[in-house]
Amino acid sequence: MYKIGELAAACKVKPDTLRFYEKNGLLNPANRSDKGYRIYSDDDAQQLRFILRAKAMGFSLSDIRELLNIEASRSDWACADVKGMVEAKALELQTKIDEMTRLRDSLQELADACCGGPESAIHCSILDTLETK
Amino acid sequence: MYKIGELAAACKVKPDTLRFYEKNGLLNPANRSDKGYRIYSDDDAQQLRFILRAKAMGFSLSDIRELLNIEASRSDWACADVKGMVEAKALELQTKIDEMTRLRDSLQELADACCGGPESAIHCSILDTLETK
DNA sequence: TTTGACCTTTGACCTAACTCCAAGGTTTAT
DNA sequence: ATAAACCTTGGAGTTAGGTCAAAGGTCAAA
Repeated sequence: MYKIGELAAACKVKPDTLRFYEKNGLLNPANRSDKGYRIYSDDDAQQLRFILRAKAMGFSLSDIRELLNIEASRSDWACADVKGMVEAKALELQTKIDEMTRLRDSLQELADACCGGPESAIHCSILDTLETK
Repeated sequence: MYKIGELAAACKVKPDTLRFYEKNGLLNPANRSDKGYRIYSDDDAQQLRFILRAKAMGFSLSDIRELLNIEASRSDWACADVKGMVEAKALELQTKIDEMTRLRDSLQELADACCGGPESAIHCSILDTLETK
């Protein structure tokens, strides 16, 4: 059984973050002390680690809420459901990666065309391109 | 000379966006009509296109403010300054790309390890991994 | 017993880049 | 002449994921 500060420290997050997760339905403490302090169980700690791991994998908090629902009643779901979520997220990431790769290539092209010398930028090809492409 | 709605339509943005750019020091209309309407010149239109092009290349509005400063007095800057900015931005993008690529690979690994079948998720390897990695 | 570290709640604030709304004035088309 | 379509300002709201502050209650050690 942990108080909020203890669990937070153990998982290297701030107490406020745990309160935020609670408010958003991701992690409810097992009970409260008679004075109203949040008391977290080992299960809660495990759930928090689940949340943090999923977050580190790139899931949003609302994705994680969904994963926790599945976790909570695994037998109601098929492997295909879970795999589908993960693949959808991987695809989503890939789409963003492609987009950023295109941007990076454009920028690199811009940079490569520039002399990059110490002379004044009056004839800078980069600025010219941005001005009138 | 354009009124705000005309310039906005010509560049496929909303009037509010132009007001927002003005408030943030990116684009000041050349003057105001006697009744207070913003009046944009051709130079303003060109500057807006510069802003939109830079944005499409992945520059933030505060990057763009800097680029506009350079544009406004090109002779005070060296090509190397401009090239440096572009390369820094390309590197920044690359860093994000690398990070997202790692995430995507982790997700793909997770998905690949899952049977993905229609049977219940009670023994789902994805959930197991998130629970206890 | 008193000080300091903890806990509570409510609610504001942060970044980025808009987007929308309300209340009112102006211009344009019919 | 009047209605539609435009313009003005100020200020609030959006998304995501926290982060902080204020005002107060609680707990542990010296």
